[in-house]
Amino acid sequence: MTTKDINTANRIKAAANRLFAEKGFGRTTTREIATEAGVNLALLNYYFNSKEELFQTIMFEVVGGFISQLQVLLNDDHSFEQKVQFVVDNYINLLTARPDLPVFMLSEIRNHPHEVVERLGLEKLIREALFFKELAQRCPEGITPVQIFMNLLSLTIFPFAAKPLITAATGADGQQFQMMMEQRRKLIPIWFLSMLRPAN
Amino acid sequence: MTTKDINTANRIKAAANRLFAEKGFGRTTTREIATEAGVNLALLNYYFNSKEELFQTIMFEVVGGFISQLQVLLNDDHSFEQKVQFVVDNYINLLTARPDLPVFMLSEIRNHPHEVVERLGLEKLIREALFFKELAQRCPEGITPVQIFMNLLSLTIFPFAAKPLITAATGADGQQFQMMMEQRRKLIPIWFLSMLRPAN
DNA sequence: GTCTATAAGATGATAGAC
DNA sequence: GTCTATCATCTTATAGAC
Repeated sequence: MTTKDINTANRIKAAANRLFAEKGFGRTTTREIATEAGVNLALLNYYFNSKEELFQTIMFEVVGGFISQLQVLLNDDHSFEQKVQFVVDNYINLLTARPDLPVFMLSEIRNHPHEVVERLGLEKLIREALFFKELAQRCPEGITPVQIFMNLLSLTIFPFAAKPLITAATGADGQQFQMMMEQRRKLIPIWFLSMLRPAN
Repeated sequence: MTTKDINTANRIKAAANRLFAEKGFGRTTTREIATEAGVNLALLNYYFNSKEELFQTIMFEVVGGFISQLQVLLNDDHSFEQKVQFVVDNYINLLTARPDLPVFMLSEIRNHPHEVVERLGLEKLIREALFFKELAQRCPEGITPVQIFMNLLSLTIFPFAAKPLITAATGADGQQFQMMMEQRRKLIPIWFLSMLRPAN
């Protein structure tokens, strides 16, 4: 594969990534992607065989990146408290740059239930990650680590997903919204750790 | 009023509601809606003038119902603690019946930023609801009621939005997922109230 | 590898009969 | 109000020149 191949294929992927995220699969046309990538429509089918296959490729990279990032953070060689802060910081950074990502991912996973979720190793991550072993030791009786971990992701991710509703409801502009999210960097770990038993 | 008496416009709306929620706007065709409603394609444009207008009608009803339900709950004449429990119960009931709703709403609000959010009176709700006055008195110093209320919705709604990821990651089936959500009915109010100052 | 041209079919919307 | 038939356009995908 020559450099030219890679560049063209990557330009198509970059354009598709942007457009799928902005408008979803259904409303993005292959023509748009080709135009945005500065190439001809036929090339899109030359590199990827169909719109669907192009989507699968993009989606796997996006979700896979999301997960493997988590994988690294949750096996990090720091204290439990630091890992919590890393996860929160990492996702607030990511979602500040791409606030559309959670809705896009969740919505497209819903619409493409096959192929996307299965091959991610998500189950293995939860079963084996160091973070979950530590979390299990800190869970109050009768509460599973999964319940608690759901809370961490909920508190971190949901406000970005609901950004249009939140700004509409509060009258906040984009900058004020971002200030709220910055404040949450410090608050979420506090709230989260207060759900656990104290360390020993 | 019998099932037979339901007029055509409502059958179309019901079909559209189901299909838009299942597949989103972009992947739902007017032909499908007409077929599902048991009417002809032309009728859809007779009652509503376009696919877009039909969507706006549906979306306004769905989101409006969501909000006005909240409106009632947040002005209820019970204790603060009871209102918290009502909100959690109400949304867990709703999302158990329609787990697709949060992703659908958030995703379509993103794709149709106009017309949907503005005319809902969401801002007024937050400004005036009894619940928020009580919440403001209980907020720790330096934390706004909006931040705390976001947490309540995050903890309640996000797990339903992420249902496919959660089941894939944990290996849980639908029934096990539902049991987790049932457990959250009791846990979320506890977690939530622990973020506040004690009542006086 | 990249292009032009076009096939083959789906889509939203409308005209007009009844 | 409801139907059939159809239009104009857009869609994905491919054939074939260079």
